[in-house]
Amino acid sequence: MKRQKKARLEAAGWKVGSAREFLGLTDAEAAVVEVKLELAKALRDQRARRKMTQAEAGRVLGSSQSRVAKMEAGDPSVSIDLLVRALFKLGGSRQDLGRHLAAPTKRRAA
Amino acid sequence: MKRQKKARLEAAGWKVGSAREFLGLTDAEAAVVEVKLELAKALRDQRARRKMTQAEAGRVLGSSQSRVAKMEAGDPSVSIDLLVRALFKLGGSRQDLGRHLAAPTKRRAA
DNA sequence: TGTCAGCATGTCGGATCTGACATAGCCTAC
DNA sequence: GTAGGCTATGTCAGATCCGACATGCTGACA
Repeated sequence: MKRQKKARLEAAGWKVGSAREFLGLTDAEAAVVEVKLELAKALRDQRARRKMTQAEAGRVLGSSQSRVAKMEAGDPSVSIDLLVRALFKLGGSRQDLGRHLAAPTKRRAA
Repeated sequence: MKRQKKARLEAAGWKVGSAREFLGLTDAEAAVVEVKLELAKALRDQRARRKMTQAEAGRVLGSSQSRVAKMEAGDPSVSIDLLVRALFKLGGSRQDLGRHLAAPTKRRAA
């Protein structure tokens, strides 16, 4: 649970799907990274839908602008837990969650 | 983030859907609790599918029997993060996740 | 009834996460 | 070019979570 840190950082830059082989991630670890990135994106989308700045979102979430930025970046210091809670607080639904998580790994074009 | 603790404990006993009004949970908080319980159930199912004991699962997960028990109970001391990681390590897929999370709140009979 | 396997609950030290602050980068408008 | 709004990155003290151990509970089998 340490390697994963850098992993996500790096992973965020590329196809996302290739992170596994590139770094020494197990399938399970890679899946977690992917889930995190999906949630990060979902959160950014939700904030955009509400037309808020990160600072405003931070206020709503009882947090700060910088943490919101990290959430949306899928930063290592952000847990899936936090992402899920934030998504709900910004008005996301269970269905939103399911939809995002079940989404295909590759999402560059679409 | 303190009230939620008991909340889940109590919530686990009933319809699950009624936890919100019963305790003073916001929609967002209730949603998190529900997600957690769904994941807990998913984890238990996955372990059953593999026909493992909690102790064995603990070994596979790099954890202990007691923590696995808490995971499956949706204990307050267990994060969504841990549940997701555990589910993947036991062989769950992104689709499994999505399916479980998007599932209806009420699931007594089915 | 005693024992045993499996599951649940309480607690604690150490590890990780979180909010906050400081600060830096990036645009756009002036 | 510079001021200002928005986002990104680094750091840290305090809060929370995690694995482990101890212990309790239950049902099955003899």
